[in-house]
Amino acid sequence: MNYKIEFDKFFSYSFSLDCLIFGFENGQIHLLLIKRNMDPHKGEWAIPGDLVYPDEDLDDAGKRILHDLTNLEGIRLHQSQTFGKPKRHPQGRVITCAYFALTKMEEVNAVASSWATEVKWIPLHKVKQLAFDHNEILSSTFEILKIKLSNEPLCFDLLPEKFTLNELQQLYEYAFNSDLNKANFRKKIKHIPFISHDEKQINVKHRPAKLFSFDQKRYKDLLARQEYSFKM
Amino acid sequence: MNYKIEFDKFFSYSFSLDCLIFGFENGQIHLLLIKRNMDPHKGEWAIPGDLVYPDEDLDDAGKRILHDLTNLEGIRLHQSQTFGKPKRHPQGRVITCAYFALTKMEEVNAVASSWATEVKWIPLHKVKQLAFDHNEILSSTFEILKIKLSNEPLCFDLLPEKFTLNELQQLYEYAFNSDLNKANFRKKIKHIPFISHDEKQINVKHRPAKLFSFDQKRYKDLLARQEYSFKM
DNA sequence: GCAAAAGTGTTTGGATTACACCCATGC
DNA sequence: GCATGGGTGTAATCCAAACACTTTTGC
Repeated sequence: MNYKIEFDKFFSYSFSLDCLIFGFENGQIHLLLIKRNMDPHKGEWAIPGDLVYPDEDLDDAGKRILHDLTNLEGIRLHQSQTFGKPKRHPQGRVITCAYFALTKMEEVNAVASSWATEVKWIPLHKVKQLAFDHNEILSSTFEILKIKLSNEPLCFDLLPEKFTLNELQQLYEYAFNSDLNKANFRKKIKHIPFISHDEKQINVKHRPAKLFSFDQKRYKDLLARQEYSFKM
Repeated sequence: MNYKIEFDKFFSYSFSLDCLIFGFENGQIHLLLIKRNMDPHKGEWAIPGDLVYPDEDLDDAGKRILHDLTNLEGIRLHQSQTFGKPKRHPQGRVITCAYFALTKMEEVNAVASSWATEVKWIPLHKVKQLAFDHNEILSSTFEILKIKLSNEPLCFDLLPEKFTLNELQQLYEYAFNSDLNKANFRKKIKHIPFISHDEKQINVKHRPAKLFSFDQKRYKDLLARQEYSFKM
C-alpha cells in the first residue's frame, strides 16, 4: 500500500480508524470483514481500517474507508469507541477509533481493495477469531449499536427501502436475541411514521406481505414538534 | 510543565485525553473546570486534560489526570467520544479522547495543579464559553452520561454515600431537565436495592428525610441472577 | 399553629402480554 | 385442501400519571 507520506512518519504514535460495516439479510445482521493481505495478522479476518492522514478529519477518514471498500457514499457514520492499549498493535503505538455504518446489503458491492485478498459478509453470530483486538472492538460496538437501535430509527438504514413488517421484527429479534410476538410487535410500532405502499412481496409461497417504507420527512416533522420520540 | 520526553516528539500527531469530572450538590450537576495557565487559550476555562504518553494506556492517562487534579483514586472512568478535527488545536494535530468520571463532590479537594491557575466546580447550566472545542465535548459527553444514567445505577457515584430519596429525584430532574412527581418517582424506584438506614437528615427546618444507600452487593447479585435490570 | 418538606394511597387510562383466530397465496 | 406465513381482535394485567392526603420537624 502506498501512503502519501513516508510510512515511518505515522509511527511512534499512530492513529487509525476502523470501520464496522453492518448489513441485514435473511433475518441476520451481517458484518463486512476483510482478509488481510499484509503483516501483521496476514491472512486473518479483520475489520477494515486504515491510518488517518495528518490533515484528515476523522469522519472523512471513515467515509474514505467505507467508500474504498464498498463504493458507497452519503452513508451516515457513527462513532463507537476508541481503543488504545499500548500493546494492541505489534508494530508500535496505534490508537484506533472505531466507527460503524449501517448499510442496505443489496446496495453494497464490496470489492477487495489494496488491503485485502477477500471481502465477506459474515452473520454476527458466526464471527470467529479476528485480528488484533477486533473481537473486542466488535463487541463494544455492537452494544452501542443496540442502544442506538433502541432509541433512534436506525433500523431503516439496514433494511431495504421497502420492507415488510416481519423483516423489521426479525431485525430486532436478531439484535436483541429474543423472540417477539407478532401481534404485540405490530401494536408497538403503530406510532412509527410509515409510508404504506400498495405493493406486496412477490415470489413467496404464502400470502404476500405488504411493503412499507420509513417516512423520514414525517418523522423529522414529528420530532421537531416533540410529538413523537422513537423507542423500541 | 515537564514531559518525560521532548515536547516536540508528541507533535505532528499528538494524542490527548480530556477528563470531565462531574459532581452533584444542591440539586445541580457540576463540572470541574480549570483556568488555563498557558497558551493556547491562556486564561480561559477548560476541561482538564493532558497528553497521553506513548507507553501509557488510555484508562491510565485518565486516572492520572483525575488524580493529579482531585487526589481521587479508584474512581471508575467512562469513555465518552473522540474528537479529531484537524484544526481543533492551533498548535498541531491533536486528537483527543474524552473520558468522564462521576464523583462525590464532598470527597473532592481540587487543587490547581501545574496546568491551571484556578479550579472550580460550575453547575452545568452555568457553563459558558470554554477553550478549544470543549463546549462540544461537554455536550456530547453529557448526552452519553444521560444514556448511562438511564440504564445503569451510576447516579449513586454522584450522590453521597448516604442520601435522601429527594436528592436522588433532584439528580434526575436536573439531568433530564424535567419535573417529576414525588409519589410516582418513589413507586418507580421501589425495585432498586437500597440499604435503609435508621439515620435521618439533621439541621433541616422541616420533617427530616430518611437516609438510604445503594446496595451494591445485592444489586450485583440480582444482576447475576437476571432478576433485575436498572432502568430510569 | 404555621410553614415546609417527608411520605403514602387511590383512581384512571394507556401500554404490554398472552392467546386465539381468520386470511391469502403456491402447490 | 393444506402448508405457510400474513394480519387482527380480545381480555387480563401492569405501569405511569395525576392528585389528594397525612406526618413530622423547626420556629
